[in-house]
Formats: sequence, structure tokens, C-alpha cells
Amino acid sequence: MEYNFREIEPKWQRFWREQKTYRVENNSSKPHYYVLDMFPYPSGAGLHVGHPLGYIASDIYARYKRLRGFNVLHPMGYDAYGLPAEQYAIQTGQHPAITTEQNIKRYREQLDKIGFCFDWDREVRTCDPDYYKWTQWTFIQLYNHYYDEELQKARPISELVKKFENGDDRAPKWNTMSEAERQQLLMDYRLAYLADIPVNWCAELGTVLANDEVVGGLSVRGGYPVERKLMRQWSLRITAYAQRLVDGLEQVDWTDSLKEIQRNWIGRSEGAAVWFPLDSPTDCKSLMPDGNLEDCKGKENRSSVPAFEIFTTRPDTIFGVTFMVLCPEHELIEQITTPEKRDEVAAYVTWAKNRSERERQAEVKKVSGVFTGAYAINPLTEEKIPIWVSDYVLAGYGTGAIMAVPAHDSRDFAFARHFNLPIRQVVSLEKDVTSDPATWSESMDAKTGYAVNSGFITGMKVKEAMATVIDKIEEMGIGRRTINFRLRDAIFSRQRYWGEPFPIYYKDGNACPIPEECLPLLLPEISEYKPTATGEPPLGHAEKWAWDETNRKVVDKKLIDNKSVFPLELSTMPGFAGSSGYYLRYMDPRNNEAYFSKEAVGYWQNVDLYVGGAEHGTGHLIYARFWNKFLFDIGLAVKEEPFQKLINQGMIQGRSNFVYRSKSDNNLFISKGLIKNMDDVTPIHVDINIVDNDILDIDRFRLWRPEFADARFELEDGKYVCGWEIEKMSKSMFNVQNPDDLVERYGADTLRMYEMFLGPVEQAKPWDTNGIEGVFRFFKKFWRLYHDNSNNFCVSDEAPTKAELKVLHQTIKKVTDDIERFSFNTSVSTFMICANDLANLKCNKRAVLEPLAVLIAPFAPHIAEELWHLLGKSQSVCSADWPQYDEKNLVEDTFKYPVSFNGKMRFTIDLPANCTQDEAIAALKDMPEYQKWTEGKEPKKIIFVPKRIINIVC
RNA sequence: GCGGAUGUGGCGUAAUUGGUAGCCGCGCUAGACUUAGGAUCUAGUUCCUCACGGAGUGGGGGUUCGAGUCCCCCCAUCCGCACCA
Repeated sequence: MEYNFREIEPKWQRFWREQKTYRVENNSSKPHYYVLDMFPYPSGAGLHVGHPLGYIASDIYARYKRLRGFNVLHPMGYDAYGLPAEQYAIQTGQHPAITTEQNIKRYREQLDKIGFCFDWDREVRTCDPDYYKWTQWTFIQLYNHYYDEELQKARPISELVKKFENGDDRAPKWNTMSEAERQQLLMDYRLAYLADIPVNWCAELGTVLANDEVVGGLSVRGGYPVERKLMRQWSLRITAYAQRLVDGLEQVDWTDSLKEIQRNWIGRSEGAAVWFPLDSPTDCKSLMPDGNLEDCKGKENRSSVPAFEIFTTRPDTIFGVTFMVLCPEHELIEQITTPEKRDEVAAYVTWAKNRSERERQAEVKKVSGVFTGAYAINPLTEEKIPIWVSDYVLAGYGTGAIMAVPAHDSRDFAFARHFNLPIRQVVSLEKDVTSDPATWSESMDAKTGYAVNSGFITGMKVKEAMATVIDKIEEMGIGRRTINFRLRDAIFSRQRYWGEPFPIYYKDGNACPIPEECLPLLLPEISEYKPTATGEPPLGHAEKWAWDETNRKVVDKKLIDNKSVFPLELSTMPGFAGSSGYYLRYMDPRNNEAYFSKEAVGYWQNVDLYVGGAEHGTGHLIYARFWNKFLFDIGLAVKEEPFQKLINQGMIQGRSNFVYRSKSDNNLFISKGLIKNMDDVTPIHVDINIVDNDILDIDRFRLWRPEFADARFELEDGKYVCGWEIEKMSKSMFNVQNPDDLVERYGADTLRMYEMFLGPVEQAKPWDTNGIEGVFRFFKKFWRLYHDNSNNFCVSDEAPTKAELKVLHQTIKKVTDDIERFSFNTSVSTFMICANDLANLKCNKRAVLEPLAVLIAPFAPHIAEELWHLLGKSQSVCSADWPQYDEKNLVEDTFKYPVSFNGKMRFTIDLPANCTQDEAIAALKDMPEYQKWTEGKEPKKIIFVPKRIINIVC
């Protein structure tokens, strides 16, 4: 018997469980460190090898930190609410809670086999009432707060009410307003608010979706078409935090690419909002703000001039405006369109509004639009400018209206060319040099060069011109410096069952939160998981779903006629509700009095290391940052950013194998190397489990599927070689690798090490089992270091030799450095080199193996624990101290043989750090090897590099 | 289109961060020990060349005594956003 992981691994897993080795306390004299994984959604398919990649990396780091003397929080839980369980419920009638419970059980079994050091006593599940109580609680806090622009933080809505009562520009008529009107107004300020907004409606899923849940007009889950629809929905005012979300990125230790993804998503752009007066008097509701616009001389009151506001990032090009464009949804269209254009415009608007998102996105390059017949006045040039309508201007961004500068914006350029509108150059790369835009093939969009043909800014550099124009319009009182964000508020309602119920009831049409003491508001049982016949969300089926205000409890809907019983909200919260604050709950997961205690958060602060996929860059990672900033504002979280360092583990793709069936003979399969022409064969996916190192197991192939029972093969060297391709890991391509199978065959330690050995954690890589044997061999070799031929444990108490010490200390240094920089693949290589070296030295000395057991424990905890106990320890290796290396043992011989290149010699010698050139040369000349190489001749030139290198030109 | 990355043997990758390119592993070749081996061990394996030699980190320039690494210009692949004014 050799290295028997089947015996070792369950033994120590049991030991850790019984000893509660991974239990973490909230107080300790040790420094704290928080390592977190993105918790999984427990899907029915179970874990595949991609999931544990990040978990293994974080587990290694957590174990390492623990060995380095930190008190490490390393929890795990489940993001248990979500669509798939509910879709399954619709099909089968099985309650999502049951499906979820089963899936969690399976996940837990799979995770346990890999030997993670999670503190399972802290497990959280988002669907657990003790957990979602605090999700609901946070929602109520969001509802009861608004964002104070002056203080740049969330404040209680009651403070805003007080301001309004004392007179405030934002609510001049507050004291005469009705209660309903007041509530309506406050909705415009609450951080969680109810509003009619255009939403992404997915008919197939029967729910609205957030922007990050829609890609290319299709739902991320399921890939169903999504349409724009105006609906009354709950939203979170995340846009209030847009600036802080951008700023906060400076403080965190994330990759540049992920920070950039978030910056793009938030989409901050600086520019100006400018009012353009309308040329013809109309019955227009939007009016020029007060100011001293000269053009309005003669009018009694400037603010009676009809006008509309646009947003531009290029105020310097205002002299180049040749037309204006409104989005089809713009309210001004109806008011300004001239009678003769009315039909044409109405037809266009109807057409544009009815286009699906998908059509619109697919036909981005198609130019469409219509002239309204109305004109605006350029406030700086007093020119008359035609106003058009086009769907290339979006309702949701800026003011839904633009000034078009075709010479310097590619979209305006395309529009102008299509409708034959004038193009006027107002920016030039060189001062005073212009050309005829009619000859241009594209617009000149770059923000560089000088203003031309531009009145008082002519000759200025673009940047200066921008500032000057903004100053001017601010002085004229017709505009101001503005910052716009692409980020939209997060739609928070889902017309779904399997999610957190909103703690909201409707009293006379007004939303009211249920009292905090009554939380959690439990998800009711329902008979059917589909929408109701009247189109209500599934919660409409719930009988007992009304709020009794007097008795403060949920009662039957039939009692709603009663004066104190009101309907409850029928939507539920989206997936990101539960996952936005879970990392805080882990700090104090069983607290029934609070989300988490002040002591707990005061001790742990925030997550030091967060590991998870980059696909959450525009979803979870934005929402969680927002959620945390809000909790920070109201004094719960103590750090503004939740995740200090973040590592994105790369996606693991599948590596599919193919057999090639001859087109002329359906039973003939040709080995890859023998195929002359790929057109003669049909590649067929073959289960990767019957292929080893691309060699097909022919017998198992014949048994795999009945139609292959009579298969014949053209073999090369007696083997059938399969083709391969990198594809997404999926059942249909027979390339899914289940970690359980590998644990069964090679053991958890081998799986862990191999997943790390595959390459850098952050890099996307295909799963490939071809190298796992090498790691497995390492473990067998490692085991043999301290076992004799009869598998008896066998160590020596002799003092290690210099060579052995060098191997050990090199390993300690390299592994320590590698872990610190999250380079786990190189650590694995280092262990292999170490084992090879020790095997060559036949070293089985206690003094070497003991530190080695600790060193390898983060990577291969089972074999480390086994060795540790074989060495006579009774405590877990997890409570050991990380070994230190001693530079003395690393010092090379002070001289390496010189290498000649192009007539030059290079000598490598060890020098003190502050060594001068003269000292270095003197030391060099003392070396016998130097004298031998230069044969006593004086070299032409000695080049000293202040490190340890000297080049000599002979 | 904009933004971010990446590019090294047959394959996964490494390179003390500007210092002998190819560590470690897979695969492959030869050999040893074995009744056998999908076990173990030894040697070899970037390419061209019998060899001597030469070429070589996507391509082209540059900085440097010295470049996979730094700078500039291309090319290719991957990812994110995409009519955001």
C-alpha cells in the first residue's frame, strides 16, 4: 500500500469537524483577516470543476494567514433565492424551498470532500427568514432615507420633511399640500422608491429585470426577449451614489480591468446643460430659466420664453450646431410640431416607440428621423435651428434632447448626411486651418485642436473653449456645468415568488413599511407559482397576504374591507437584494437583535480578500458597494468600501473531445492524425470521461451509446487519437468535469493542487485533466520520502545537511513569496522541485519534514495533517506556526561562472547593497575565476550595474 | 466604434521584475527494474542542422553594455460596454 488518500482524507475531515478546527471567534488578541468567496447559487447541476477554483485559492490564502498568526474569518453560505428553482417549481409543482434544500445538501457534500476550512457555524442562506429579516430591514431603511446632496450622504427622510416644513425651494407649497401629494413628492427623494419607470420586461420569465440582467435585448437567465415597458416599480436610487461609487474605486485593490468595467458602467461624463429657446411661440410647458438672455429683450418676462434643455459634453462646439434632435419619447414633440408635420411625426414616434429593444440595437447603423417643422434659437449665435426627432437620441440619458454638431460627432454626422443637413466645422487640428466638411468621409470627434469659426472662442484650444463657453452660458443664466451618469437606478421589484417579500403594504394607495419589530415578513405559501389570471405576480395567489395594522400581523386577504387591513406588496426582491450585504452578516450570523453587532463589525471591519468571478462586475459588485455605502452612511458599516482586495478567478472552460466519423462509412472512425481531408469526416462530441490524454478508450466508446456498438477504427500506432476544442463547459458537449469524480480517483489534495497548478488564478483557462497525473505522482513521491518500501513510517532525527537545509529554506522562501502574490501555480512547482531534490538527497529528516508539513498544509491539508500526526503532534497542523527561512541557508557560493557574450564577460557576484563601484571592481579582481578568464590582461571597460552584475569588455 | 487585457516549445506554463529564455508538469523518445503494468527509476526532449554552427518569446522599429520584460507603430485572439450626446 502506498499513499492512500481514500483513507487519509475522510479521517482528517472528520477530525476537523469533531475538533471544530475551523471555528472562528469574534475576539482575539491576534490581528484579524477576512477572506470571502462569492457564495454560490445552489443549482441542480451541482458543482463543476470551475466552482472550486476560486474556493481553493481563497482556502489556501485563508489557511496561510491563519498559520501566519491571523484570526481568519472564512465563511460560506448560499445565495439561495433565484429563478431556476422557481422555474423548476412551475414545471413540477415542487416547492422551491425543497429543491433549494436538496441542492444545498449536494453542494455541501461536494464542498466537504475538497477539505475547505470554512467555519460552517456561520453559514447563511438568503432564503432563511433569520437572514432575510435583515434584507427587509435594510430595504425599510433605504425607504426611510434620502440622499443629501450637500452632505453627500444618506439622511433620514424626516430631516427632509423638516426642511420642507420650514420652507424649501424643492417644495415651496409643502404646507398646503395634501398628505398624498406629500408622499408623492417624498417618493422622489427616498433611496428606495416607487415610480412609473421604463423597465426591462421579460414576458417569458414574467418579470422585470435590472439592466445588468439584460444583454443585447435578451435576458441573461434563459435568453428570452426583453421589451421596454412603463411600469410602477420599486427602485433603489443607486444613482445618488454614482460619484462615490466612482471615487471609491481609487481606494480598493482591484484589477484595473475590473475598475474600468465599473467606471464604464457608471459612465461619468462632464459637460454642460444648456437651454435652447424655441423660435416660435407655442403652448410649451418648459420655459427658459430666469436670467438675462439678451435675445429675450422685448419679452416682459424672460421665464415665459418657451425653451428646452439639452446635455452636451462638447460645449466648445456650440457654434457648429446645425440641428437639434429630440428622442421620440420627448414630451415637447407634441407641443412644438407644426400642423403640417403632425401626421408624419406622429407616425414616426409610434413606429419608434413600438420597436423592440432588440430591433433597435440590431439596427443601430440605420438612420431614421423626422423634422418637426419647429425651430430653436442657438443662444450664442441667435441662429434658427431646425428641430428633428430621432431614436438615436435616448430618453434615459441626459435630457433626451441634444444639440447636433455633425462635424464633430459621428452619429450627428451620419444623420446629417442621410437627411442632407448642413455640416459646419468648428474645431480644427491646426489653428486657423479649415477644410470643406462636404469632402469629409467621417466626422472629427477627437477632443483636440483649436476652435475655428466660433465667435469669441475662435483660436482657443478645445479645453479652454469648453470652459469659456460654460462660463458664458452660466453668466447668461441659460445653462450650467453638469455631470451625467450612464448608471440607472436599480429596479428592485420582481414579479416572482422565490424571493424576499417587500415589507410594504398599501394604505389608501400609499406605500407603508411594516413596523421593523414585525420583521421578518415571511414568504407565504401559494398554490401555484405562475402569475394569477389577472396578471398579478405569483404572490397574488396567497390567501393570507394582507396586513392588519392594528394587530400588526399578516391576515387573510378577505379582511381587506376592514378599516385596518391593507393589501401587501405582491412583488418580491431581486437576487441581488440578499447578496448585497451577506458579507456583513457572516460577522455575526446568529444575531436576532441586529443585522450584526457593533462589536463584530468593529472587529472585522470589512472583507480583506474577496474572490469571485468578474462576471459580477456590473451587478453584484456595484450593488454590494452601494449597499455598504448606505449602511456606512447610517452608521452600521465601518468602512466605506466592502471589499478591499478582489481577485477574479478566471473562468474554466470545457475541453471537448471529438471522434471523427467517416462520411462514407457510418461505422468507421478515423484517428485524428490519419484524416486527409476534414470534409470527409463528421466530428462528433465524445464524453471526456472515456478519453484519456486524447486517447479514446475504444471498448468504453462502443458501450457508451448503442449506435457505436459496432464501431470500427482506423488507428495510429494502435491508438485512436481524439481531436479537441475549447468550448463552454456544458452537458450537451459531454465536457463537464465533476470534481467528485476526480476526488474519487486522485483525492482532494491532488485536485486542489492540480487546480492551482493549471495556471494563474486570474487567468481564464480550459479544464484539462491531462496533467493531473503529474500532481498525483508528486504526492506519491512526497509520501515515499518518509515511508519505506513496506509503507512503514520512517524518519530520521539526524541534523540536516547544508544541501538539505538549502532545499528546505529555498522552498520556504519561494512558497511564502508566491502565496503573498497569489501565484499559487508556481508554489505547486516549487513543492515538486522540493520533493525531487529531497528524494535525490534521500532526505527523510524530521527537521526538514516538520516545516514542510506546515508549508504544504494550505495546499494539501489532508496529507499535511497526516504527516504532522505521524511526526507525533497531537494538535492540528492548522495551529502550527508558519516556518521562517534563514538567508544564511540560501546564500549561493559567492560566484557564478562567467558567461561570455559578444566578446564580453559577465560575472555575477554577491555584493552588499551599498557597495561602491570601486569596491565591486576590487572584489571582482580578487576572484580566481576572473583572473583565469581575463588571463591577467586589463579589460577595456568594466560596467558596473548597482545590483550584482558586472560586465567586462575585453 | 470605445475601453481593458493577452500573445513564450507539441500542450499547460516559468523567468530573481531589465541580467544565461524555456523552471515545473503533461506528452514524447531511449533505457533500467519487473511475471506484468496505466507502478517506479535514469537519461533526453525550443527549432533548423549528421555535425560545426545558427535562429528564436506574434511582426516591425527604438532605448540599453544587455529587452520576453521598458517606449512607439502594426497584427491576432479574448473579455467588457455599445446610438450614453
